[in-house]
Amino acid sequence: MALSTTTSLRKFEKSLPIALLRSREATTRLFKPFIDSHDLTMPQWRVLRALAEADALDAKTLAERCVILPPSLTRIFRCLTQRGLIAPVDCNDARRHMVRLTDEGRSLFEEVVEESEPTYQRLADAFGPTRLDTLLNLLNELRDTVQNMDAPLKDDTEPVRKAAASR
Amino acid sequence: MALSTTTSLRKFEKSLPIALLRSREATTRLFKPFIDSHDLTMPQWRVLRALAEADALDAKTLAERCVILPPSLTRIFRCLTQRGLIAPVDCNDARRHMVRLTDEGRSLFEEVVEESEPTYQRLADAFGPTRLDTLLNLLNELRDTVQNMDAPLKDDTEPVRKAAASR
DNA sequence: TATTGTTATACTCTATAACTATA
DNA sequence: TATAGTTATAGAGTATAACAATA
Repeated sequence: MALSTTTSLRKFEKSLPIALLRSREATTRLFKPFIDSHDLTMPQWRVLRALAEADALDAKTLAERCVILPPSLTRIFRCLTQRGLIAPVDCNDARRHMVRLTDEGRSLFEEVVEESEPTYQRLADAFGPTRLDTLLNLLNELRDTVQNMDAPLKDDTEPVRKAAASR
Repeated sequence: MALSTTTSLRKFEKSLPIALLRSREATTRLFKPFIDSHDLTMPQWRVLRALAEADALDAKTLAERCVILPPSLTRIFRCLTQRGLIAPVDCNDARRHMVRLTDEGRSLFEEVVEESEPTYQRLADAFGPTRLDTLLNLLNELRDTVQNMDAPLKDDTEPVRKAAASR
């Protein structure tokens, strides 16, 4: 099955963090104009996107899903709230800062999605919808794998394979 | 063939830019300690890594390969040169700023690679070496696909598939 | 006492435009 | 005139620690 295992990569291209960075840079460049034209930053857009498929989320969850540190998220909350795109939600636990999309926020989200959909389709057509799906699954599974690797390093139940991990 | 096409993803996980970002964040977190412990930033490390497999490179090439904007690269050159890790190289075209690794730069590079190798092996073992290879190829091919998509948008020879790309 | 989030702070990267030098 | 790179500058993200409020 000719699934992308034939290409020979230069050493530089075999670095996973760099390959992820470069692919992201290229992909982001495709979609960033749609975000920019609505005066949103990419982190702000990730927050809107995460909220669009959940009724309400707290800061901790958003920070994890959107890869945004708490201090940045505080600023983003302030900005998006001022613009009327998100609104606070009452919560049992008063420590938690939960927010949801306002109607205005949701319609802005849907506007951006609609505008960028043709470009996403062009990308899917050019790359191959099946391969795109495979890539998305691999990316999410890679993240799971790495996150499951983290835990054993913290205590001393680490398997210790070929050599001890340094630090 | 059970190659990652069975998992069902949430909507949020189907965003390519976000999936790339989250995977990179997780992966980077694994390797960043090795970079940090030698007082390097990730962009600086990418420059060293790119130079390690080429005799000498100019700023433009490095900027593209390492995803670093020219102004940042100027600063990085200054810093790495002061530390004796890179050195300027004479060049026919006096506009070009070419640099190469010094011996000290190369030995630092090899030290970092050696220290992080066990972690990379653990990751490869956990994720599966074949799938890792597939992922790397897909990432590089995605970048190619996107870069080839850019060009047709600039003139009016664009195929115009389902709908006109907005902007 | 642990958790959640904010504030404060310093640093780096991002991004653009304007400028210099070279081809 | 076009290209390569630097400088200047504003803004945003990154990262840590210290703090406040709540559980």
